Amino acid sequence: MKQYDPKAIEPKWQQVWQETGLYETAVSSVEGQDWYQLAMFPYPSGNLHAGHWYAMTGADVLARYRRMQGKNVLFPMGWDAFGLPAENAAIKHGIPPAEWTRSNIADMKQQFGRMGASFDWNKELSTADPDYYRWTQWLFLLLYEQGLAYREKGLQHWCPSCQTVLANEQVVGQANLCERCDTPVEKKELEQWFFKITDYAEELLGDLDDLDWPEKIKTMQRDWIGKSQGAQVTFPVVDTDEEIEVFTTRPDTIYGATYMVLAPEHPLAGEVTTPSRQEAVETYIAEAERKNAEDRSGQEAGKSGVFTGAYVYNPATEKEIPVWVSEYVLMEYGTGAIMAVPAHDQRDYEFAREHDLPVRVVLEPVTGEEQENPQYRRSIVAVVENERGELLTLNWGGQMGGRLFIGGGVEEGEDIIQAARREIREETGYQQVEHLAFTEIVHHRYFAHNKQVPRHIEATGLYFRLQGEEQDEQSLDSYETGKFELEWVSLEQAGREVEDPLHQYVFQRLIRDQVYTGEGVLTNSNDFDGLDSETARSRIVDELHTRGYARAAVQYKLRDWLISRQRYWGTPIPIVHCEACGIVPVPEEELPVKLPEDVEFEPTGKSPLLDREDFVHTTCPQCQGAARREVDTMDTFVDSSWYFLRFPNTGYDQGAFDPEAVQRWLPVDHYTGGIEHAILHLLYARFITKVLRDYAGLTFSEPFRKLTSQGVILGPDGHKMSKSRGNIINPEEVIDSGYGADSLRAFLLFIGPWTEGGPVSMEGIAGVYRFMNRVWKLLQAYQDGNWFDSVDNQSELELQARQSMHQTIQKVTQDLDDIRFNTAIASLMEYVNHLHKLKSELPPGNSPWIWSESVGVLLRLLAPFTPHMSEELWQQIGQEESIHLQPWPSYDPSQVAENMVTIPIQINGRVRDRLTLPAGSSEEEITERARQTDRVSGELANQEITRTVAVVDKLVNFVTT
RNA sequence: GCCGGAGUGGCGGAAUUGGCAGACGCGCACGACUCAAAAUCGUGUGGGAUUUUCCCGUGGGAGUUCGAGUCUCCCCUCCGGCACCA
Repeated sequence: MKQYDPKAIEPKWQQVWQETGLYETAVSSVEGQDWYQLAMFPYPSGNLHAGHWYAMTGADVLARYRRMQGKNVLFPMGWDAFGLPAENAAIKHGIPPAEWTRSNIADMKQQFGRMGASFDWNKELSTADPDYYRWTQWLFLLLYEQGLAYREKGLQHWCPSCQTVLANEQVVGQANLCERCDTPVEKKELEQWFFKITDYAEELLGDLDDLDWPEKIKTMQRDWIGKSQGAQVTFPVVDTDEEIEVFTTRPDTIYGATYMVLAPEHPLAGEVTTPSRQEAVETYIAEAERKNAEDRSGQEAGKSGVFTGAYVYNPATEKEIPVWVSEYVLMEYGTGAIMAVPAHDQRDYEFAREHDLPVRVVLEPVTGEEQENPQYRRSIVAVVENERGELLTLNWGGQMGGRLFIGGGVEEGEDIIQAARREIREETGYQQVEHLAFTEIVHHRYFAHNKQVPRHIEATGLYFRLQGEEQDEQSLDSYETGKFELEWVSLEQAGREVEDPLHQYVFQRLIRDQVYTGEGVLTNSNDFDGLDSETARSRIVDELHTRGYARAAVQYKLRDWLISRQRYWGTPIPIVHCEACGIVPVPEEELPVKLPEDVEFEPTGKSPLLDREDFVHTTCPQCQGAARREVDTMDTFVDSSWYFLRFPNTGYDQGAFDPEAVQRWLPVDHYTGGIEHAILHLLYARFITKVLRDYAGLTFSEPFRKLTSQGVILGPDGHKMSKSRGNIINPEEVIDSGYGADSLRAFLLFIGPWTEGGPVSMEGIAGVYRFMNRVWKLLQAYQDGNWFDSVDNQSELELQARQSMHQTIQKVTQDLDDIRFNTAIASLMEYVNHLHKLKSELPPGNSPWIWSESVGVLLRLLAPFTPHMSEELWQQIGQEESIHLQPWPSYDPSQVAENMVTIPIQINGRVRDRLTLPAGSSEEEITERARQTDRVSGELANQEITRTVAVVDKLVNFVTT
């Protein structure tokens, strides 16, 4: 009997597969049989680490599964080969980036071989290959011609460590760190190239709905695009010809706009400032510019600001309002100027309080449901605070509204303060209270008296402080007497337990000092008073529009994509700067603009290409005069934004892609990759696809039909694997230690759901290795063959074995469809355990058919996970054609169902016995059988059964009393 | 602060049209084999108890239900994303 020896069989089959071209993309003419399985291509670091293994093994299993299902599978692999590490290696070790990259690619390709990955290497591509980047340059020119690539000067994110600008998407976290190196990013005024991704914002947002992508990633993209609907409103600057535009999502609150704020970078900030305010404003702006993004962001930064001395005309109120400058307004969003509505925006409110600016309430909240023919009443809610900071509440108990503050109606001839004082006295006996504050009116609609009387009260919340402890007798109505307890409670308790929406609202406004930012009914808004805020939004915009002051507008958080980089190792931007003609695109037939490979460079902040005279100096394509080449290169995300279009037709030289091949294979049927690309690569690729649809004949709008993101695997300590932590798992070492690639593949997929990732401890691999040995031994025993020459082939054991086989096929198939590798492998383990048991129970000389059938199915189900061992055993049992070309086993649904089921018998929901009976027995049958069991008849002898719940094939439950 | 996701044995994790909680594996314990160990095979393994049986148990608390890991409400913790977005 042979031993399982992965060291011997794995290299053997890897070589055979390569020599026979087993994984070359099959192309049959059958309609609908093409399947494009794609895994995000890696950066060629030279080392295929555990994370790569995790990602690629899953993708490989899926590709193998689809092949066995009879699909023509395109499963290619390539290299995202441009990027900084190559340059850093060049600086450190003096190896030219091109050479370093080429040798890394060779290493990694060899490592993919050891993994047993089934890529079709005929389709290999590298983004650093001139045959590839020629078409990246073509893509740039296409965008340029269509006005989608432009050059603009402005404040850009600059990474001082990488010595280059970064796109918005590459600046992460609150601290604004560089996505690559975690260095805090700075701002620099530079002229850069952009792609106009904002032109596609609406479509990028809308098309997300129909994608079969993880909701999490779709949400991230939606948030990143950040659509807001609102209005652009023009505020003329008083005594000048200037106008300032603001964007607002709440035009319904414009009557409450009591001042305006400009971002420090706003172009008009300096201009509108009056001479007397000049110095203060300039100092403030200079100070703001000096601070980095981290200092400026966050509420902690405070609400600093400075008055410009200027006023603008509020077109709604027709009043003049002051113009301030403050850091809390961002130049990057909207117009860089806001109309401040302190009554209905928390930030504006805090700023107004800080600088003593007027607050004008224009919205009254509504709580409760609209009622028919309600009783109207003017009312109050009074919050009383004592010197310990506790709040006075009336605890009415659960049936009567729970914990409330003091409430009541306003009587004839009273003002609200008088009414509140009277209610406090009547309900609590306290007389000495000082009035501190009150809220706007709240429209509270509800039913009183056990839902009999519909009411609409217009309530005002009032805030008092207790001045003396003396308490009179309460004077309560009859229905109130004895119904509540007076209780002083902490702010926290009141916030938690006062649940009535009106009273909770009063608490938030008066105690928590939160302004009302929700919807409501307009007030103090001239003709719009009484309208609900939603209706008012459009009416006010319409009205201002007819007067030329406003228009409906949409804002996105998405910024245009900054694609130029001051680095060497990237795709050169195919542009020439001519003194006479300006910016001139390189003609398409002159592409590629080749990157010189023998360059000396240091990271100086300027492109190393600047030093290459022969690269820089050229002639202008238009006037043939002297000109200089653009020396910036493109962001590597441009390279990867279209690579999936190149795989079906690598080597095609009539264009970036062969329309026929692309038509055939795309969109990608299933794309897999890491969540870290949720907004970078995956958004850019969608954008470029739409551009190519509009201007280069693609017939689809979305590149990736289905997306699965595998989780991130961590070291055994639960931390990201890193050299410094010493928690790295090295796949090569695992293979060499004797476990082999198959064990590692199966283990990585077995530890948990592939989409979750998580910590990996190599201790568990022994269990998978044991499993493989058990498979191996089973197959050796099968080949020895002395226990399968039987005549009796209908024994109970055999029927069970067949059922188990069909169940396993079903489970593994479903799990692979649902990308649940861990449970697929678990069910294969169960099946192997079952077969071992069967082997020990069936004496030699039994059951030929069951064994040949079982092992054949087992090996084929295992093939995607453990391709080498499966192939070896397949061949050992006498098969000639590769197992990877075999059809996926199918199951017979009628064979899957259990004949007998064991169900629990419960008494009052507790399991008291079990019953085994034929599947599908009726409710009556199972109830009767259950009733007859010793346990039930004994226990229920002197009890009355009030109810019996019987569910076919599930359980019986007897309920007594 | 806002938006997502998740909390199940010593560990990784199974099980959600509500129906036997803990599949599968790791680890551990005991046994077989062995002079012995490793490997392998077998048995057991959520906690507790008065152990043929009973009680408790899926982050905590309430609720709906004959029945809740699964549904509803509140709270706690952790992870991820966004963050002065007007």
